[in-house]
Amino acid sequence: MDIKKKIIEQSIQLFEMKGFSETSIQDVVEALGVTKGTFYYYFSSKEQLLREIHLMYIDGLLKLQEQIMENPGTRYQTKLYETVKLLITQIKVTGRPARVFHREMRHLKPESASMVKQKRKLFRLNIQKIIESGMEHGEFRQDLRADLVAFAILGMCNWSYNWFDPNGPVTDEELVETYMETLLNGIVN
Amino acid sequence: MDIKKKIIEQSIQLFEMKGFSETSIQDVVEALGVTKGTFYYYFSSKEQLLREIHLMYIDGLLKLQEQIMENPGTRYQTKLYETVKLLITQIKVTGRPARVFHREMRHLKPESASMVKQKRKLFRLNIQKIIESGMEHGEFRQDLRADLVAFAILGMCNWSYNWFDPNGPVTDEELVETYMETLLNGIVN
DNA sequence: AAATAAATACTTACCGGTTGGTATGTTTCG
DNA sequence: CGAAACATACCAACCGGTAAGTATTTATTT
Repeated sequence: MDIKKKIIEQSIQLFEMKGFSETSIQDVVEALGVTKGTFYYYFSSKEQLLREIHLMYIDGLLKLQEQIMENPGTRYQTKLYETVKLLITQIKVTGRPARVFHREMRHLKPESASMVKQKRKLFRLNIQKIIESGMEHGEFRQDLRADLVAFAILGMCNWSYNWFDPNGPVTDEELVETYMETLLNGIVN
Repeated sequence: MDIKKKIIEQSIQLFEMKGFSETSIQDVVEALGVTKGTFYYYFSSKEQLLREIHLMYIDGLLKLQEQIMENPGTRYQTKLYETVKLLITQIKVTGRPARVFHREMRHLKPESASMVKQKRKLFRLNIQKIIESGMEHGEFRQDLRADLVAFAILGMCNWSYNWFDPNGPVTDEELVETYMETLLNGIVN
């Protein structure tokens, strides 16, 4: 198999376990039975590796979000539902990369960081757009700031990476359902 | 002034800027104009320093939460409101320690980590208790899982540490208001 | 089809710098 | 005097990164 992919996979696993800074290139290559020279044949620096991991992840997310956005005829409630479902499902499907993505962004150099941040911002603005459109079409209340609601949704979902275990007692469907009910109708009786 | 406190303050500032692993003891003591010997006179290890920072922060939070919990005669909606306000306000008041608290927990050794985790869990269970009590008293819907709602609230609030700037265009009051409205009544028209 | 050239895929050995931590002093002050 | 509060000097281990060499595959020429 492609060695570069193997390096990425292995480093994701180690980054998730020990953290980016605590994982040396030596650790990565030793786990694969190659040498450090091999690593620097495929990557120009440790930071570039992290950057590729980040871009790979956010690009995948954005692509899936596009499908939600473009799907015609769907209500905005449904679009929101599928967005929340997307974020939660990603924990189940890509647990480790997801955690690395959320934890290790501050180890990117300013240049890489701004690239990643821009794409993360795009994802957030798309959520905001769903809310705004829903407001215009009378689906959602108009007395709330759409940008802050978008942050609330993102926070709710993304925080789950800190505790949600897809193999635990709570199912992802149950979690999405509860989050959406809270978000759409509130918890007041 | 107390040198130990100065070390803690300075390290918080550096940890927040550069991260725990990227900040050396050398960096900390140099910024204070002392030597490494001084540091190890007050702390037995770098990890112990981080542990003190964490315990200091979570203990402060729990103390403030207690006041909210114990305040008699208040509705559970109000208790929830004050909890959210507490979390958001802490960003304004103690921005840097707050960020260190949320970011650098995985650098604690298992022993320290379990101490901190236990207290964080207590904070979360207190939120859950507010919700459950509110359900019993008919203030809140009873068809939602209180534990998952508690996670939703925590996520919503804690995620703000990633983006909310108390000196930016959004005020903390506005943020709390929007979060509470969303949480209590939902966004559906 | 054999020989050669050239690009690819690595290994080896090394470097300067930094790290957390310590052992042993020296100063300050009640 | 003696304890508390520092400073000095040092260590072994490790870090990211590089330069130079070697094997292996692929492409081109004869």
